Amino acid sequence: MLSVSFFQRDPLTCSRELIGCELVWDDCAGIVVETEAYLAEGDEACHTFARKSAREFIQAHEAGAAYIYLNYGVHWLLNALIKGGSQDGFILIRAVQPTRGIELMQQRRKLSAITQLGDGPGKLTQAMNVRGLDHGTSLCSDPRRWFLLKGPQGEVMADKRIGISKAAHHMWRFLLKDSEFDSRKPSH
DNA sequence: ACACGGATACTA
DNA sequence: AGTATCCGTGTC
Repeated sequence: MLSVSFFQRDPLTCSRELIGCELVWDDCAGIVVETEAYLAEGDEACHTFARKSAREFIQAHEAGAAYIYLNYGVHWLLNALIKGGSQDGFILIRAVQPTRGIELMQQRRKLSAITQLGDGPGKLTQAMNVRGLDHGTSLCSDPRRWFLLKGPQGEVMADKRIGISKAAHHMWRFLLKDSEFDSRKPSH
């Protein structure tokens, strides 16, 4: 399992290197195929820019903690806390390729198509049952929830982050090239 | 194209 | 209290 030290480095490096790792969450698991990096300082799209609670979260938690919040009042979104490297930040998990617990994911998503179980940040949390009460729990020490290093699964490419109005030009979205499980095709 | 829906942080 | 904003999804 990825240890705390993995998350104590530069957020952009962590975001890129999480691609190809397997996210294990209780009875379900999937290969991470898409992430986005958010920087705690100087990034207007990061929660720390407007939310006191996000800044306090960084203070109060160790690197590798799960930062989970409700988006648009509908979807839980899963992030990993990056802390203690050159700069702090968050990595948003945007898409996974299901590997374990697929039947459970199909039940929760009310869908059978494997490619649609985790091809979006809100979809994968629904499929894997990631909820608000898991906010703050560690992704480095909980025996049921961790990241597994699996080695390169293909070519990783960078693209602009999705769905944000501020600081939208940064190429801080990382995805597995040509994966059917990405939430969106790259823009160029 | 648009409805859905709640936490957070503002204003007063 | 009320309002603006927000890292999305499903269906119209």
